[in-house]
Amino acid sequence: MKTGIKDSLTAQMGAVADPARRRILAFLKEKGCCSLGRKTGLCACDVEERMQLSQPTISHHMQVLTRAGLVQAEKHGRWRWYRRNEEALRRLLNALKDSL
Amino acid sequence: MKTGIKDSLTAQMGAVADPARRRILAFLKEKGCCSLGRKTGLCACDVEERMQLSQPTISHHMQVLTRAGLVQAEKHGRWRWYRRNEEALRRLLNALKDSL
DNA sequence: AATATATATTGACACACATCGATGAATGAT
DNA sequence: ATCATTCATCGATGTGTGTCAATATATATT
Repeated sequence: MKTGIKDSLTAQMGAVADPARRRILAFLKEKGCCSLGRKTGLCACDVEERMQLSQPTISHHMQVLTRAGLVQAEKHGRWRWYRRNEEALRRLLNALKDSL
Repeated sequence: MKTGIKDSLTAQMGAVADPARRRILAFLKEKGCCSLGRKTGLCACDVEERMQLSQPTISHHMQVLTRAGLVQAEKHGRWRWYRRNEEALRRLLNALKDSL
């Protein structure tokens, strides 16, 4: 690529093209499994526990997903609570329906 | 990655994550623009004319799309006729709807 | 046979990316 | 204050990828 700048659709597609990140998105669907009391979402340590990947790698994937806007992050104490951005995921599917 | 082997969904997502290949898929929607008399689809030279990319690069992209099953190729004389695999594209969207 | 055209292949390059260990920063607990 | 925990950042490493120029291959035309 020439510029290194990606449009949002490409960033989201790239985020979702990785199987590890698709698994993370699936884990984030679980209810009532968050180390904080939240009904939905997980914190990074919950994700790390489910994936067989190092903590820095999880941190990296969460950053990619967050920057793509597909998950939302909230800091709570020393934990970081991640949840799916369902509306963004819906919009991505619609954009793909149009773009493909 | 460890193995270098990709499941089909990942291959298709990877194919579609690249903006150049999404443009190619869009060009393949045109009707009646193929150098061969075909109603749908294009041959590689038609694609090359529309994209601002070298011939080997086009060849590479067409191979990625073909191997992912998103386009179908047919050799005709010295041309190669590419058309969208609409069913595969539909299935990809459905798989994404389930996977996301 | 010689030539032109359409595409594939090869080799090279720069860059992006997934991954990890080590370390740092922030916060809570003792 | 000290220590443990959660996460981010840094640096390194190997692998993948988009791109091209050069070359090869296949087919049609002359």
